Amino acid sequence: MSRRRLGTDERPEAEDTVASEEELQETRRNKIGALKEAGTLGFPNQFRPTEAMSDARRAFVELACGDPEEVQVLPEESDLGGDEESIPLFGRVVAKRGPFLVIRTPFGDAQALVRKDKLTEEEQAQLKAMDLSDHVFVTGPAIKTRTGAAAISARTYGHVGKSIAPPPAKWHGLKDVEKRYRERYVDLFSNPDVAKVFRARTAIVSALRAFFDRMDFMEVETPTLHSVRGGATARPFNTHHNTLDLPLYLRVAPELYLKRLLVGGFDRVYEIARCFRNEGVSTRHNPEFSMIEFYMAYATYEEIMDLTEELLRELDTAVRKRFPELTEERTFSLETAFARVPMRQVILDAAKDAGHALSLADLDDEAKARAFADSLRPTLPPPEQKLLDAPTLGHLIFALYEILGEPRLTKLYRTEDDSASLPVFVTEYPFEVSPLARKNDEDPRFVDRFELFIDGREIANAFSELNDPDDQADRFRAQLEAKARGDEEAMEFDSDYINALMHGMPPAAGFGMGVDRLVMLLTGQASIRDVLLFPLLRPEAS
RNA sequence: GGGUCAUUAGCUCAAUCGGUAGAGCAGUGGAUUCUUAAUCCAUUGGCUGAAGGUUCAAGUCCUUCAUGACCCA
Repeated sequence: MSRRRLGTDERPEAEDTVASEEELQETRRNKIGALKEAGTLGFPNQFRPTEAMSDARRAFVELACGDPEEVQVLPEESDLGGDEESIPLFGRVVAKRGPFLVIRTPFGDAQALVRKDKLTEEEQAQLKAMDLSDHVFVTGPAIKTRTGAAAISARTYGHVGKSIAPPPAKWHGLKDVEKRYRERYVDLFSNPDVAKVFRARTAIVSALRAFFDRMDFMEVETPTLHSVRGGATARPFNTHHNTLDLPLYLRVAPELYLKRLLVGGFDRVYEIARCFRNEGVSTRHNPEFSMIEFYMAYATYEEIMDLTEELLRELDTAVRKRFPELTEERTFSLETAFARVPMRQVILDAAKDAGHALSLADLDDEAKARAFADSLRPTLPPPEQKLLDAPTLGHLIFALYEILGEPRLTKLYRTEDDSASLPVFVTEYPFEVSPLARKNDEDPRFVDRFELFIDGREIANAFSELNDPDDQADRFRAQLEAKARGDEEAMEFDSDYINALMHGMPPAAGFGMGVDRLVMLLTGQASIRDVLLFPLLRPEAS
């Protein structure tokens, strides 16, 4: 496939031109031959760092990336006595500057000084066949350079793995947003700040597990293939089991299975559950996402609020400790007590803020509440007007909350010095919009439920669980009616779940939180695609 | 669903009023070898996202499509 020079009067044809990208790859491929002459394969598998070597590498890289003062104790090349410890450095070559190779490791970048006079002929030949982005391995004493940086002065050099594709520009990295998502592997090794967010995500999930494990919760795994839709109001993905000839849904929530386990006698369970919802994609939605749900017997939603505050502070501490730079520039605070506000109070506070005269008595009187909604209607865009066509007073209160209250949460509830917004537990949800929550004993119009909003975004949803099978059956029937009216998000009647409740579920409270949105919040990322390693993208047109 | 913007070399970006597609990096050949985006000399690399249209002439104007980003609902 060599490139043919064309005569000036010859018109170029498609097959005569070779893509420049292929040329660059061919050049790199050809170096595998040179490597073979220098005694190694293009993709060898001899390199086996011991645990001690890996530890020494990490220690050196952390020194090199750390306090410059500490580097100064290293000897200069000219002061070496020859009996210094030999330190291994291996990873991907991301830059070559004079006789220095910059090698990227999971702990940061560090440089190796590769001078030909210190290497064997074979090693020099391997070095000559090196391209940027190859994996290499050097050993030698740690030194400080004339400019005071740490480096390994290579006494050995070895090729570890070839990169056929050329890397993105070393200074700019990979910028093209679409390509970053499609080729995340390139994004991760060429943009260290991106990799950092995913390390923070793992730290957050580890801290989540540690919290619940410490509190004696049992981590379980429940089915993702469901034959009955339930646990959340959302459109599911449909799939099919061949040999059983069975239509199945990908789960929209693990809730109903986890509560079956409460009936089974596991008092405290949690699951970090991948869920699937057949909805649009946006900066806050990906069709598959992770939720943590936990269920706790003999607890109420009020205790879960205390637990939630404790949990969030603990997760935040985990991020701050290792990735403090990700937590700067926040507009919310987790430091002080979160606000706890009943939904109708949020509506009243928001109405006052918007200059409307509205009292609690008005909200509790269906005719007056509807009159208020109608007065609001002309000022609203069509989708919100539609929300106000509520079949019950409960639906109407929820609509008013969504329209008036939710957008104002960060404005209404703030720290004492007004420097940051407070997280808000919104409580007292109408039972009509809460098909799985327990009704309040004093006021059965409402359920014992909260949703937590931080920085104006919905983060968690929790309630005291409904364990009366007859009440639950009524709620399922209401969902069937909604489905019959054309609600594509409605749940189905789960008769096995009713059967489970008939065997007696202990009183309990349950909690669900979106892990991806939590990670966005704690690491300061604006798009869910920046906390998902491989967000869903439309396939590229071929 | 609606609007705005973007798509030019492997990567990052230019290209005036519609008039010969350019630079840096990467690559190749050479020099140099304690560099910090290494430097110096030379040099390769383009169907300007796709398809139509207007025009003597289109990266540039028009239409449609694809993909993405942002905003709105």
